[in-house]
Amino acid sequence: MTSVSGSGERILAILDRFTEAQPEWTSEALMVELGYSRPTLYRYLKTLKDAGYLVSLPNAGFRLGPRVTELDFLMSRSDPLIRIGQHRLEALAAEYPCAAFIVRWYRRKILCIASSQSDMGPPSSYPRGRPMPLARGAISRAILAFLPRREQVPIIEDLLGEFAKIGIGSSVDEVIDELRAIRRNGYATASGEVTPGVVGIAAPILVAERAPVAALCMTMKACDAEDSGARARIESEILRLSQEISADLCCEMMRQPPQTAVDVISGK
Amino acid sequence: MTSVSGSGERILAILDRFTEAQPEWTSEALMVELGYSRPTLYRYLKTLKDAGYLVSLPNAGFRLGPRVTELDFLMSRSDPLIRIGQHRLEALAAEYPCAAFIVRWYRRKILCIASSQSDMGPPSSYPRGRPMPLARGAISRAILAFLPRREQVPIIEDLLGEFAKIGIGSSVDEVIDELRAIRRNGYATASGEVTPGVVGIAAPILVAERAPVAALCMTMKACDAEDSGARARIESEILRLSQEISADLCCEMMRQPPQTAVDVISGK
DNA sequence: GTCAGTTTCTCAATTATTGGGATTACCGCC
DNA sequence: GGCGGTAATCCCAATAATTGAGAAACTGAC
Repeated sequence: MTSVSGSGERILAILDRFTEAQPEWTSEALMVELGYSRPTLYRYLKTLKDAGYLVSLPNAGFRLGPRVTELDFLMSRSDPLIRIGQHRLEALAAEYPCAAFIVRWYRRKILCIASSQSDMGPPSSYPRGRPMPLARGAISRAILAFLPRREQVPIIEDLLGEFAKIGIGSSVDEVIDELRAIRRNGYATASGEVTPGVVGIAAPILVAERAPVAALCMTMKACDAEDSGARARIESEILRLSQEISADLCCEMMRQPPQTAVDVISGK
Repeated sequence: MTSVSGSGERILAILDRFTEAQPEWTSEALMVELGYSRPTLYRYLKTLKDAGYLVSLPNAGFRLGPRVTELDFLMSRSDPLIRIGQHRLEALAAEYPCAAFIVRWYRRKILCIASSQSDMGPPSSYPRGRPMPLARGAISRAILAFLPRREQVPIIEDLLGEFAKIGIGSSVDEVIDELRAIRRNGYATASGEVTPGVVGIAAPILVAERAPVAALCMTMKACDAEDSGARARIESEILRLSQEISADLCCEMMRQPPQTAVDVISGK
């Protein structure tokens, strides 16, 4: 990684300081936290403010600004996963008393990007944009199971403590065995790992039948998922839908890159 | 504006190229559009990619990435306007057959940031994050009317053509007179300017009783808004709610800046 | 295997960025 | 309306970081 654009990264690093736990920062605090000099920090903040990524509050605080909302809207409009998956989520929520999600795998995080919920389903505390815990739940394992080995191992090592707690395995090899089984099945299930009394069923969304980019997940109240026949039907439904989405996504990506204004002008 | 952080701005400028009309870019096209040299552009793109703001598609395309979704989630969580206004939107949608919005005023744009919709109301094509047209509709005028004069004038000049079309006024002075009337009333109304057959009623949300930062807006089908008694009641309801929100917002902003980790450590 | 296209690297020149200190702007308060 | 204190910006020389040309490595496609 020899090519860097230092100041760009330092500017973006400012945005990383804003979290659910601390959504507001004073410039003083950012200076200490990030170690930038005062004029530099103010220059960076001004850049972010002028672009709308931050807003400054009268009494010396900063908060995320409307530009991120605008960008997310654009993102949601152009995201093929949403275009492809949304109606399937809605179909799931219409057929079963459940909450259905599509979540993205992104920088060792799991991020809900679309969801649909039936009236009778379990309440979900994961709206679009909220990162989910990486160590718990069906989604997590559905994705980990399909990662290439060399990505798997360091992640498993990091999470081993968590995995031991929920009984997945107490050594890296045990966890890998567990994941291998999930890979054979094509989907993962979990009971009460994220929310007590709620079961999750998740299958990965794969690009080129290899790399997981996301997962399709459905959660139900445990009491609605007891019948093993019904449960098996749901599992195969999730698996089928996830494969459909994967296939559609691949089609989408195989198409020609978009015509751009420039291409058009230059007559390509 | 002597203080700049050039490369930071150039990096953020890349994100500005992604629009609803063109949500995908090739590096070639960006190079031409922005005039950066190839290695520089790739450095910038790598920075944005590594941070999750962009994702690269296999065949030479870029699209916005999940980080913007994550940021918008944070933003929505920490936004006092949403915290203060959301339940009021829902109350409106429960009481009237309508769509109710809170929109932000941001860099000469109007951005929906929260909404609620009743089953019987008019369908809305403005979800969170979508910029609304600046020249049309009640929201636009509710905000313009409360801007300080020196901000008003250049905007009106830019939009004069549009204003003339919808009969608001054909000269700057005429438009200003119109806006002054809105300012006296406290709210603006519009019929069919954005969507045929839909009326809008909007009142500004003010900070310190001066600067408009947002507006509360309600849209109804024209047929539901014909009775002038009912209409007057709704208008005063919108006005009242917008004033409540303004007041709550001021309270919110008067409070002490947040304790930060740094402050706590240093014992402030 | 070869090929076309995309992405990253190397490295020296130079430019744009940085930061200390001073200055100005701003806000709340009296 | 003036005043005090803090926050934000400006100035400018030093320097460290960014830049861009060209080349090389990588990627998939055939």
